Amino acid sequence: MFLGEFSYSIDEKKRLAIPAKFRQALGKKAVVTRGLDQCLFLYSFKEWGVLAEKLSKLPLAQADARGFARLMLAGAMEADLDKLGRILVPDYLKEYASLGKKTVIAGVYNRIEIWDEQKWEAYKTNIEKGIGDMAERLKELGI
Amino acid sequence: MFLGEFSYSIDEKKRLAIPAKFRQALGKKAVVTRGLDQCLFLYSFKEWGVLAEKLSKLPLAQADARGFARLMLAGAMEADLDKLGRILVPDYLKEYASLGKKTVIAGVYNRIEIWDEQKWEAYKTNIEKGIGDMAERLKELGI
DNA sequence: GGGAGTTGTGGATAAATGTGGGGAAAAGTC
DNA sequence: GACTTTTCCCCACATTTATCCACAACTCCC
Repeated sequence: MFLGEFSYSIDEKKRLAIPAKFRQALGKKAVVTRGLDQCLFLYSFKEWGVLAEKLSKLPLAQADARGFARLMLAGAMEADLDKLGRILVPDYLKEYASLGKKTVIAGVYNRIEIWDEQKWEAYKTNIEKGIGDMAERLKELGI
Repeated sequence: MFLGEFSYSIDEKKRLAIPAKFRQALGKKAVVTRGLDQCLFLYSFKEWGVLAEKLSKLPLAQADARGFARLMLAGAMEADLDKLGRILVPDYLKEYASLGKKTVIAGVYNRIEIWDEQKWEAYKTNIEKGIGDMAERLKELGI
């Protein structure tokens, strides 16, 4: 289980260090993908394999399902950790999440999220503002 | 499993480099054919065999299924990789996918797709727009 | 508090990759 | 048969990528 919020920087070679606490659970082989709200998701290869399998079985005949699977699968990229626990972030994913130098890495249960620092701050304050409404909805969910 | 998004160019001799990461899984012998949404599909020879078998068994009665199978089977062409990992793209397939110089190669699980760069960008934004409820779909898949 | 180990960051060097082109062999044309 | 065109095989070069190492800051432990 991944927990916590860390800030790291991407160097000119597109390398991004993964928090040491996450490395063992993640393993050597990982996968980065397009996530929701303009962040990236990082999964262990094993975890990803389950998802990819499901995606690959969506009906090829339906245009929308096809597009969805295509975007998710083509958006994914193997991101193996080097000896020092860093991954390479491909250009197109850097662009997708508009990652600058400073990034935030957040553990969210079974996945890791990678955010541009500014985007993260903005997102957080945005959510905090709406947190009153959210409480209502959480109640509906039995939390 | 083929993953990721890469951009390459076709030279004047219609040669197109295949991402180094894909070469081992693809093998020396590959097959290109007409794909869906004006892109090309690239399969390993083995995968193609499985697919061709399935296509040949589609119900002859349905006009659309018949047309689809015909398109893929008739459009198929052996595309062996040269020593540097490039394939030759036949004219009629270049035309079908309206490939310019700049192309995008996308890994989509068991197949590789070849897109004209502009078409790919257009398609992506189109899908992203259409799938506002991406989160919903992800939830269904347990992501 | 000091030392050993770990961790984040940056850079250097070596290997691999993408791209372009030359020329021989094959195929087609008049 | 001679010529042109296309296809295939070879290599060269610049750039990118991967691997390795160095250093400073930090943590942990005794």
